[in-house]
Amino acid sequence: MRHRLKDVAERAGVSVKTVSNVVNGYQHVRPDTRARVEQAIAELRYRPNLSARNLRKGRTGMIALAVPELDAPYYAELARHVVTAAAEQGWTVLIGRTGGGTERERAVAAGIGGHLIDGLILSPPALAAEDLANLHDGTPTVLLGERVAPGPADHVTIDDVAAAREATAHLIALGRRRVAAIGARPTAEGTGARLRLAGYAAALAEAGIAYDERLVASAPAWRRADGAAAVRHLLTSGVRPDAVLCFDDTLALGALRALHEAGLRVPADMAVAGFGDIEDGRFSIPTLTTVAPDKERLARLAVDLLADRIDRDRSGPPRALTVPYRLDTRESTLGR
Amino acid sequence: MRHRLKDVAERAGVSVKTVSNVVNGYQHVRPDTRARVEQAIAELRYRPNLSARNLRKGRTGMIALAVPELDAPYYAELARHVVTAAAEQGWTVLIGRTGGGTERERAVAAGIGGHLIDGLILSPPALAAEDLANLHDGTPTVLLGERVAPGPADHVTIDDVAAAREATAHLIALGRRRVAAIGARPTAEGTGARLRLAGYAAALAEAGIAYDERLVASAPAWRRADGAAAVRHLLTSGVRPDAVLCFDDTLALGALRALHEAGLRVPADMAVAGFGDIEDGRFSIPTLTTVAPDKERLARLAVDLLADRIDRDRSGPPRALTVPYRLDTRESTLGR
DNA sequence: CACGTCGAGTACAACGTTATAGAACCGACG
DNA sequence: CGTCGGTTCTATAACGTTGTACTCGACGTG
Repeated sequence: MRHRLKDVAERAGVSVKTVSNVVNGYQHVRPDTRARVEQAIAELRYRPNLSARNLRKGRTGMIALAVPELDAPYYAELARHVVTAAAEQGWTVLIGRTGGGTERERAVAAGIGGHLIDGLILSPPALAAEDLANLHDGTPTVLLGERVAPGPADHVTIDDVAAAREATAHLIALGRRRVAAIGARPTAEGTGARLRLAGYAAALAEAGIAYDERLVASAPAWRRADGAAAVRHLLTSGVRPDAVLCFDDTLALGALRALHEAGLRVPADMAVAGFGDIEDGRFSIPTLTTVAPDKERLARLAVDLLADRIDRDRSGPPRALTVPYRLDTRESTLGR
Repeated sequence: MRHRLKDVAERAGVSVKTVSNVVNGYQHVRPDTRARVEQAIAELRYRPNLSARNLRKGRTGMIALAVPELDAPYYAELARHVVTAAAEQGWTVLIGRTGGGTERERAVAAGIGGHLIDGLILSPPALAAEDLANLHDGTPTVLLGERVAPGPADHVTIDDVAAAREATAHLIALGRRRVAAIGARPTAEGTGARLRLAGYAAALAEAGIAYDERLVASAPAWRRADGAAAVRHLLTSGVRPDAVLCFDDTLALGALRALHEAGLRVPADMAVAGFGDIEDGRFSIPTLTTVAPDKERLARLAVDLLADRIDRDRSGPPRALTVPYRLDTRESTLGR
């Protein structure tokens, strides 16, 4: 039922290698032999065995993308772009879930790497630099998303500090003085959260507003329910914010919901801004002001960087690229 | 840098096969040799080459999941469950995008199958039965989602007709008489849409309400923007529905948005229901009444069915399984 | 006409793994 | 004391593909 090069070769009356040459588009094959071989291929419905090819070539043509959750909208959208960009270069993407934990992330990075993938895109890296270096068994790796220090691997990111500062400044410019922040994370996964918090704090300082830690709500994860819970916490804790910067759009959507349930109007009573520009935020009620990273460019650069590592510059120094973002102001801060 | 069984064998002073035996947990290995081998493995950081293993075994341990869009929430959530269920059985999932088109679907099914995957889960199948049979080069396939006739492959689905009928009946029971439907699709991809439309029509008939085709809006795709556009179309076309059944939750979220922009209140002026129980719908304003399929069970059954095909019953007759759903009534039909 | 060059094709050896067959050793049993 | 059955281990041959080295003509070119 399943045929090999040998079967095609016998049917076409040529050697195995000639068939291989035809399959791989090798130039020096006479048109008539090529035609004969192609016919045999069609008749037998031959399909190359990729395991064998990979074994022989030492390449699999696959890269892995590791994200915290497959169904978190931001990562789903990011994954789409990565898959598209990779496909254009002939790569297949294996998508893995890290659950945001360092442990799972390590497992994915190490486990998947059983010579099955040529490279890894890790987003966002929760692992500390030294961890990365350790499991860095030579598999080219690109970090996609927030990272502070120049690590042991290439990375592509937006300027989270600047983005958070700009978003916070926007809220302040609207006349808000008690700006809360939602999404701080105490754990190791919180690199991105720390950067955004730094930007938030910087904007407050620039405006001469005192940093009030009671206005900073942490969130165990970045899901809608966590955003809603954080808002409820803020509302019952006595501090009365008039704006809230959420470190992720899903948090913001949860916040909108909790505010609605509390009978507060957005943006009249409370302005809300998020991060990520997920599609939900363009249709939510109200639509969501958000920091919109250029996801397509993020994905494309990550793939390009990885492809370059794999194909060419295997051991050059780590490179760091920054991708532009845009503050998309919508109803949740501007009203209608 | 990268080591092979041979390297481990030399270091441990045993044969290659013995190392292989240790790696694969073969029983008859003396404890001390096992220890020696394991130490060598650890020292060299040996990782098996999966391409070689796959070639030898004729298996890859990978299955593919083909969905229309990676970032459509329903499929993202479904993918998460499939990946989880597959991982429990030791399978790795390759996620592919079909774009909902038969062409891409055919390409994914045929292309990915270069002996790289042991099986395929196709969701939802837009391909006609004969197409499937053709590219069915022996790769075990499970169809996940709507399908009318018993096709050439196993499939797992919910009863779309019954679900749509129940949802429509719910709207009618609320006193609505002009119930619109959004999401009909003229193309081949519209199998699911046709079933849901049939259920909608059946419910109307049961209630003695005439079917009015002006109340049925088609949608080119099932995205928020399409739902919003469909509602705008309905509102300007003169027919004034008092409820709308959307064949997908993203359509419904788009509808909510368009209704909000038109100044209509939900559910007071118009009740809205959807399909899929995506997380957004639990936090939208208002929260969304929806047909909630048991996604985890869908995914688990699909994986089980596929695993069974691959490992055991390779050529038995196609099996069809139906998974329960639940009508989750929320604010968009019940009010607060 | 000898010579190199190029085109078209072939034979064979890898890539790293596991299945098969069997060797060497051990203890137990008739 | 020879034989059997079991355990532990090894040598070797695949799995299907592609790179290397090689053969055999045909075609200029000097």
